[in-house]
Amino acid sequence: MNPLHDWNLSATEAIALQKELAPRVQVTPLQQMPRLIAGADLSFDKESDVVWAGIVVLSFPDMQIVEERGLQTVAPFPYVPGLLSFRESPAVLEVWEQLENKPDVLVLDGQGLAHPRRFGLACHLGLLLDMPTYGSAKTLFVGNYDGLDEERGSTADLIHRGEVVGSVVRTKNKITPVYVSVGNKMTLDDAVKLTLACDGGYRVPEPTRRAHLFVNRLRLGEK
DNA sequence: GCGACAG
DNA sequence: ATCTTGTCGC
Repeated sequence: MNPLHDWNLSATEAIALQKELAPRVQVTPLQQMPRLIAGADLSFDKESDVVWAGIVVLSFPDMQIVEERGLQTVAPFPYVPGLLSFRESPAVLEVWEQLENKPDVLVLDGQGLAHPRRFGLACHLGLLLDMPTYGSAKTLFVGNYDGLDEERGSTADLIHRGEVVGSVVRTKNKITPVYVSVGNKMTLDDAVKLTLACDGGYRVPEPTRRAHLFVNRLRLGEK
């Protein structure tokens, strides 16, 4: 009913909006451990802007599926590095509205503060939904790190332009780490702890892993 | 100017 | 992201 902004923007306007909204991100301690945590993701059509968006809500820390909701829609923005949220957020918000069990924390497949303008997908959705969010990306976008041990649970600060923008987290022994950063309303420590707590035995944390499987299932079945 | 570049 | 089977290794 009261959107923070509309979505029909040019790339230039989108960048200006990120700079304008970035200061509103809240890096404050998570008030309570979540009872429900959700993962959101999108699956794309090979040759069009048709996308399948989905959110999977899980109980915490049990990691049992409580609800799966998804839909097919059209992405209003192309993929441009640094502007991913303008392509994915609208679809995620559509699904969010249909959710019967609103989670306490939302996990996104992408960056939060580990972004060139400190405003990745997790920050954008965290502000729009005004709730705790964080991003767990599969590949590095900005920043550098060193000294990450091989054992599950090991972490290393992700540093970009002199700032700690995230944490590189080893979720499985000797397996490529994931890049975790705050989206909104939590600290980096909270994000790292949640990432390790959402363990399903895979590299990717359970919420986004389930969401990924779900939307892929939707696309392959409905197409 | 050149190279890099979440999903 | 998507296109795609088997295969090496724990």
